[in-house]
Amino acid sequence: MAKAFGCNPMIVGSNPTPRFKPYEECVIMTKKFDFENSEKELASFWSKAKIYEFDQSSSKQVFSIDTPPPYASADHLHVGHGMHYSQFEFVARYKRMRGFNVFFPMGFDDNGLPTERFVEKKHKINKSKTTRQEFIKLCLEETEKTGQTYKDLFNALGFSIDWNLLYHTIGKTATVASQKSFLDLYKKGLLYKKDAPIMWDTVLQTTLAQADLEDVEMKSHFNNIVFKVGAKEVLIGTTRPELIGACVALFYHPDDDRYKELKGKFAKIPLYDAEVPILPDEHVDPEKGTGLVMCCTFGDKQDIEWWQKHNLPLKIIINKFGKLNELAGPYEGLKVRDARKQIIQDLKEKKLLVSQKEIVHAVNISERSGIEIEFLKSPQWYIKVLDKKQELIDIAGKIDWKPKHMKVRYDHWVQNLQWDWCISRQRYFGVPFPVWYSKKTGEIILAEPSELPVDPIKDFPKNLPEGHTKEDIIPEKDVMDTWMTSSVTPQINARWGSEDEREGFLPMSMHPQAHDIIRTWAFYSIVKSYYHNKNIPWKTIMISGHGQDSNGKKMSKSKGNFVVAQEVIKKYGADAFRYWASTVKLGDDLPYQEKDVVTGKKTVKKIDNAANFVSLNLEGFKNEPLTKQELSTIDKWLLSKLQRTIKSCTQNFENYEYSKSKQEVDNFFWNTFCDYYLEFVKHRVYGENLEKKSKEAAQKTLYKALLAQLKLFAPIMPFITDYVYQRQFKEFEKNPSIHVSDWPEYEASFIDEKSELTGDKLVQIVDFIRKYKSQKQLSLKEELKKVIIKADEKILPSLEEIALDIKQICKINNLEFVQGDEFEVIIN
RNA sequence: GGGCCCUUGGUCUAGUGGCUAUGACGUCCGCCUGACUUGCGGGAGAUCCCCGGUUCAAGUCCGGGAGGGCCCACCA
Repeated sequence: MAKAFGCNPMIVGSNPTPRFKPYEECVIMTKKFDFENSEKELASFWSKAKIYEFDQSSSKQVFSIDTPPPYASADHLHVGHGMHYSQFEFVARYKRMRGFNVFFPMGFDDNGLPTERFVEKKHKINKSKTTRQEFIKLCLEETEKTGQTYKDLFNALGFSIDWNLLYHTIGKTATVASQKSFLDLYKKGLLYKKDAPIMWDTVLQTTLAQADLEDVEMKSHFNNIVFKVGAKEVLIGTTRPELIGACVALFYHPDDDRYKELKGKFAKIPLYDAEVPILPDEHVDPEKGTGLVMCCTFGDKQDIEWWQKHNLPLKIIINKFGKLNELAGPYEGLKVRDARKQIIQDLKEKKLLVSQKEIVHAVNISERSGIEIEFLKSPQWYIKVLDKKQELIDIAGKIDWKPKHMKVRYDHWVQNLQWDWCISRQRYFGVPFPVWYSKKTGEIILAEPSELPVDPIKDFPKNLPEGHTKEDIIPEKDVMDTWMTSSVTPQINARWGSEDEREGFLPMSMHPQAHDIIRTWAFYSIVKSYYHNKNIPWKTIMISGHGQDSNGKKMSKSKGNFVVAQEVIKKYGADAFRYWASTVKLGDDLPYQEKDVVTGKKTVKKIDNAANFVSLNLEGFKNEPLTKQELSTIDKWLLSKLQRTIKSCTQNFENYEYSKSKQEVDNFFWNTFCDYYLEFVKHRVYGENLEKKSKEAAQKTLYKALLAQLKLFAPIMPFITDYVYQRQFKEFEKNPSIHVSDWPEYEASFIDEKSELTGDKLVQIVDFIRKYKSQKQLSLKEELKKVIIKADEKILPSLEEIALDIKQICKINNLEFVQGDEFEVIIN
């Protein structure tokens, strides 16, 4: 393994610009760890000493993290955000201690709809009531503030981010990457513009992609309405009677005997003076409604399919504000819902509404505005994905999904895609398209890669087409979907295509994200890397769950179950918060339990106290190599068990199972080290009745074991561990911080099964005596006159060897051993 | 309708087929043991969701069922 701190200029002494300042500069003032002050002191030290800076010149292997750039659109962050980010921060710290040159950037996703929506709500405006310039200005101001909110939280949590690597998705680098991505895909024929049906958000006034939708159960009515076919009446069932004016055909199932005779006939639309053809199609469900359905352009996705398949005329009667237009005749100007009421009313009066049934059905709404989407038609930009489904599923199989089962969600999403990815948005605050159009010919004029970034509204193309002046071109005013940028974060981090591109950076090592955005961030990034680089974007994808309230419900401000992360940190400290975040398996949702944060705080205190005990008893300690010969059986017992803990923690962390690693070291620390070993060695370190060598062996064991445990705890609880390290270990270990020291190495030579057995027997004896005293309601320091230990010939000699320890530990005046088959402790 | 995950003392949770099922919180009893009362010691508390199968052996594997959560589809 590479040494984590191999380039330490303090040791090497040849580097003219030391990366780390001498360790003396971290002055720990308080004698006891007090998180309110100590955490700040340490964070400030880490920052000054550049502990977490990515080392450009290092030859160590790089571990690069494609940090999820959070939306800069929240005033407060809840504990779930803190949990998710903490979980991969554990991994960053672990990898750093394993000797990797960790590349841990941060990005702020400030462009796009989430920010625009946030600004609109906060300032009670909407994009149509302000100018493009003013709106963008407001967005920039707000993202500045929210960026600071995030930075404060991440710093408060002790994240080992290298802030030099910060990027903004509205910034120049990200803009260049997004525009370059556009040009590359266009040239490769994977990106096109098409005038086609679109999903429209009537509130946000923009097109949306399939991934921007959610569905909700809504109450509605199924209306059976009379259509006339000649003199005959037929019934069609619909939930959207307001679209009657947009009806272009009626459909029935080809096998449906009720309607077969209608083939080739025409039906007269009620309320309107129009006739539409009656056609058979297999996609009609005869069981549903009346088995006869009207096709409107457009009520839903099925209508779009029928419209294309049967070459039907187009009759759009809804405008982009969600109101009916002139084609709706008397209903022009009414909003969809009002029009529905009015039409129902009119149908009733004319006895054309036969029945009405209340139903609950799923409706697509816009994720950002919560409004039901409408299907309109307009020219938009798309990235091809529908014809590449299988390839996109296959390439994703080359990524190591942690946990594995999350890949299934990805596969399902891709399999079920029904639209190419629509990337144009009729909004202001986003990356502009590097595109102009010719007024004369309508041709598309693209920017050259060398002139990026461009804003076609302000800039002009370098090379105008022949016979064109500046007056002959018009800019593309749409902006890109925010995911156009978020999907190229690996390329942004790698400075893809620039002169100082980071070599060998793609694919990146690891990509953390929560499971709700598999269909967006994971999917779109995989699309981009596959199309641009013929590769996967990252080797590993680490998928966290969500933080929930204590009842397992999603946190939301309106429900009032929102726990603000900063408040928890203020009350219990960052380490305690991180402890809570580490209690859940990767990928699982975690209900917020204050008691777990309290347990974390107790653990911090316990570490501080145990370290204090060790420190008080290290008088005269020299950090000399530890040899097995000088150790007592009890020391060997501890160190052997420590090795098992190290092995297990390491394996778990390698597998991204930070929760299991934490649990292992936590158990060892409380139940082996504190509960037993510290009690076992007291009589030795207090220095009475024993020779010096025994004390030294105990000191060395304490030192080694505590340091190893601190290191195992370090990724989870960076503050208390480095606090102890700075005070007690730095002078011997010389690394500027525990966080750039080596992860403990598993040393098989310390495995000692015989000592483990003997030590375990000692634990049994101690337990027995503790129980005896507890039942007699005696203090533990009460002296016992006589104790007889009965054991078989295998274990007896080794117990006799530690007779003095047993006497001292258990406060026994007269200890005797007797050979017998059954192990027994007899107290007289 | 399809898929994924989950179901272990009052609550949360660990548990690669193998002796009396882990830990935390809570609860009860006790202890100011020379690091720690945000502590220490001890106790009580579990038909490991149900049924069937594989196995010498099942909380663990297989099949079926029940309940919960999430994702997707359905949207006339």
